[in-house]
Amino acid sequence: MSESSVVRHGWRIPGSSSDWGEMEARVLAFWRDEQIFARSVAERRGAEPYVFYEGPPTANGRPGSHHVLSRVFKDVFPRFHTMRGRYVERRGGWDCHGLPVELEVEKRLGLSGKPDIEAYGIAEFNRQCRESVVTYLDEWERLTERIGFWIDTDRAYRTMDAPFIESVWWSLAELNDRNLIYESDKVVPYCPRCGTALSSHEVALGYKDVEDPSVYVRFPLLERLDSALLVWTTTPWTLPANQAVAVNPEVTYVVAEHARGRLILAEPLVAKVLGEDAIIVERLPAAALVGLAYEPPFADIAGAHRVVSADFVTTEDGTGIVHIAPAFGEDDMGVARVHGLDAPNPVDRQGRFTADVPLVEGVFVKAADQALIDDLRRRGRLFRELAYVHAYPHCWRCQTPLLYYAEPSWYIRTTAVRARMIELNSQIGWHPDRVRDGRFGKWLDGNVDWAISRERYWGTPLPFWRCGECDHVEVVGSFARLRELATCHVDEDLDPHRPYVDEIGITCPVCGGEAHRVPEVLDVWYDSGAMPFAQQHHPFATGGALDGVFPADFICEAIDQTRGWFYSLLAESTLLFDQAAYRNVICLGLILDGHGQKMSKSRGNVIEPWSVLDRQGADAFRWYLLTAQSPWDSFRFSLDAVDESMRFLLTLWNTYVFLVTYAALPDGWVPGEDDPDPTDRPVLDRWILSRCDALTADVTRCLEAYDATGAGRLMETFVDDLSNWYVRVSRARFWGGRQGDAVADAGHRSAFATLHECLSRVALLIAPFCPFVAEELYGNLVAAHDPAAVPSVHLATWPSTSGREDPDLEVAIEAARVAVSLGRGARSEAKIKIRQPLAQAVIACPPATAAVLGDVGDLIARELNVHDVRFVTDPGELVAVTIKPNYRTLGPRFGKAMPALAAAVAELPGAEAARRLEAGQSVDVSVDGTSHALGAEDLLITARPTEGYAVGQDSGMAVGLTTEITPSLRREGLAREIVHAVQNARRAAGLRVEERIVLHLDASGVLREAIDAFGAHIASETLVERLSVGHGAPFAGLHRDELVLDGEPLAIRIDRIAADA
RNA sequence: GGGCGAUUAGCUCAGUCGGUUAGAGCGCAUCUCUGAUAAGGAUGAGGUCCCUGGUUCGAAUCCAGGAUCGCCCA
Repeated sequence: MSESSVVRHGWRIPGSSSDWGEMEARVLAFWRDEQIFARSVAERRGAEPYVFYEGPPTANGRPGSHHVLSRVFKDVFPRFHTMRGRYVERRGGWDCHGLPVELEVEKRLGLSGKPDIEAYGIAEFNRQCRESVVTYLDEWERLTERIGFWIDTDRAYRTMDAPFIESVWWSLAELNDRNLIYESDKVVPYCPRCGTALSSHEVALGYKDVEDPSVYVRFPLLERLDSALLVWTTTPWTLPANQAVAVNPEVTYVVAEHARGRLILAEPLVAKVLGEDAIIVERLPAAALVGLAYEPPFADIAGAHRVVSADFVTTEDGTGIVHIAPAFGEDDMGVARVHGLDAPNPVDRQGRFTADVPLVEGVFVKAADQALIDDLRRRGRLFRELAYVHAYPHCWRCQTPLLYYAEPSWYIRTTAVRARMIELNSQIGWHPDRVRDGRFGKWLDGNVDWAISRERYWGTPLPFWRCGECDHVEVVGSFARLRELATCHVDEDLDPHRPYVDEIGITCPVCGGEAHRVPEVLDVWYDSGAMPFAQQHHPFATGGALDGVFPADFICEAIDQTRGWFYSLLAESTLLFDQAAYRNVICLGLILDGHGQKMSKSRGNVIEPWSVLDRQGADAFRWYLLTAQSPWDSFRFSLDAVDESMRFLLTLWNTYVFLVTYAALPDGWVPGEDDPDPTDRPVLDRWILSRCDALTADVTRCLEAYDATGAGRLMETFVDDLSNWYVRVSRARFWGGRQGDAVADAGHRSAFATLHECLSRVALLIAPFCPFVAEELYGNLVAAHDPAAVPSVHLATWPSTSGREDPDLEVAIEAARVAVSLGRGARSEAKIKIRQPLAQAVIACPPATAAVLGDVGDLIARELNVHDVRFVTDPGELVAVTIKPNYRTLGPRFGKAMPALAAAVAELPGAEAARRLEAGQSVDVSVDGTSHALGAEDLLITARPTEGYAVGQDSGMAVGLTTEITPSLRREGLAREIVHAVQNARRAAGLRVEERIVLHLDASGVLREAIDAFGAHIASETLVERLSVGHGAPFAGLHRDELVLDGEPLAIRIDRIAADA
């Protein structure tokens, strides 16, 4: 490629920043050819491990920008800790099982529902699923490589592999041994289309606002024939299964007169339900109602049909009397247990009514509402019907409304370790911090037992074999154990999936009867939470110990994993190992489009990661994601947003190109022994080296605290300082023309050495963030010149500070920058160009500031193009002074008296007071007749301009410039104009930066005087070998310019030096 | 309905413990500088710090209530 073809003094001339794609491709090839990732891990073998867990994605969909986000954060910290000397294995993983996979396959095969799948054949169906989960594996791996996410995909664990499954079986057997697994007939959210129960985190994915009928129904009492209980429900279809009604024992109920007979309901709800003018006939304690029998809304199903009491009944809405259908509600089931009620279920597995309810037999329950309501109305039982909009859960994949449905399920008794999980959680480093006690902590507080069974096909089969004789359930914890108990031969290469495991019967170890596997498979979240041990094939391949691979130092996923992976990891590790599975976790925000809308295919606002990578490159993408904002806020992501953060990379690149370009010139520079010691370098060099050390310390601290954004911002500020202050101000020292001058040569070498050290340091610091550009910088700046250096920045050791921090100097330079900025403002106001030298800058400031600025006066003079800088520290001399109170110190002291004090301070004679303060004395002010002494830190002194100078001011400092332009200054200014014109002409002539020229100038009058006075200066600035001045030389050279300066014509003629051409 | 988070310039975002005149970058305008730069500098326009009330000498910041958006839960 073009840019690598030119090498001088060991410097490879870099291409322009527009060639980044090429640069990144070259770096990728280098990593691949030299196995840099593998080496970066292998070279740390034996060091203290830093453990990272990859939360496994599923490869049955294409990777999106949000995956890039998490993968970039997953990359930065392992890279950082590798450089710090830790051993950081990074094993990839793929989540293979689960309903989403099945649904994808169902859709492709044109199947709908479980009967279809079983008719199609489970073996073939699961084979399709197995293929489906690796559909986009190639693209995932390509993207992973392209974004520089270093993870070992060759050794990636897959949750569908037999060793992984065997470890999961082991863990379930462990839990069962400790009596933490049970089967129970609990009410669960159930999807009638998918034919399976959903876990709470799945339910959470599918809430949608829907309009349901909300009905008030009269339940006539059998013993008080004039009265009826008024019952409210938003699920009329559950009424046929009614078994009881519940009242709150703490609430007072009333009997109210109504046109259609007396109604009983909770007192607090009377006005809301019956209106303000309802007539109360009688008040009753709840106890008076308990035990009363009523006529059920539908007579088809037998039941107790009595009033019971239950604490969960509220008076917030409804009537305070709650309809109980034990088969269809968790609370209802609880009531049924307490009161010994039945739980009849007249709904089949597809969500349709059975023959037990002839009126709506075969009708899907949600579609039966209206028929049931009409029937109630016909029989005079309906009191009122309203439309009710509420959030109702739907299946997150197929959008079918979920039913709460009693069915036998397998549970893990996580509530047994709830307190321990909360305790372990308190030790986890959450980023952001608030998740620990907030979202995640509250989730743990409300922990319920984990329903782990799914009546599906493509998942880890539950290793539970139930005996047909004695009902004993044997939990098989290994394949060996399975073979031992099996009643048939089990192949060595058994696929432990359905339907194969289903065909294996075992001998019941209790009674010797024949046992068969239960039909359910495992909740996929359990697979993901099992990865810390299952990826190791623990305990079969680990000898029972997880030293060095558990727990993780760091994991990272989006905030939506709070109840997903973050939970499954913690729950399983607490149950099995009594430890949290991770020490630190970053919860990322969501990726939205540029307008804050969720990205979705239907909206068409999805930004494909490849479009960013192709246009802006991996480093730009990474830098944006890492530094644009707090990572836990949602991202307003757009190509333009990436462009904005790219500015940093451009500045860094340009600074790097500058260094290499000038170092590669014939009289350039290579790093060497004769570079001046840092302590001997000019003040600006010592300043930027101090900044560089401070940066190193600060970035290290940020990354240790998992704050990539903070570290990134620090680097942005530093690179800006380096490029737009250090390099710009030091530019002259990078140029040639020292001609054996020892002092100038030292300055030259210092400038290069300093810039080189800073960029080399930045290459190291930025390596975890932008691994490509870091490699480019490191390769050309360090590896190419130092035979002892490691070949890649990613094999290097993280930098430590080198003791060059100088806070006083940093303060001084900051002050100088303020002074320069003020001076430029003053020039701008006076409309005097920077190229026009002026005699003097006058800086008015407190003596302390003047002392600080003393060392950098030359710098200020050069930047402001003045011959001299004078400090004025006596406030009376040049500037007026105003004094303001320092609210921060005085506020607590004076409190309510602050306004009076501020008024008193305003009355102080400014100059006089300032002089006293600077002499270390205090100033007295009188407030309400009391005198108070104020010290220097209590008052803020502001310098203000007086007449006669162009002055810029900021609090505490003012800069004035003498505006008189003497003939001598005029000539000097014109000389600089001429230099500028010649430089432009050189550029127009297409000369190389370092090419020397013959220059002829044709001018008269004041221009001629300027040339006569400053000819040598002009010549040295523009690399002139021979300068001639005069009229009428015929033009035969390389380039000719004519222009007018200050009313005088100037002709410029440039020729190459023959020998140089 | 409950919990959490967000709301600051046209846009993207900072804003420390409550403290002087609320900032940066991008964009815009004018000027300027420049033989590294897709740059740099100066100046300017642009603000109801979501609203209302409270605490306080002093509130973008703390408290209460409300609005809008998002997420989580029911």
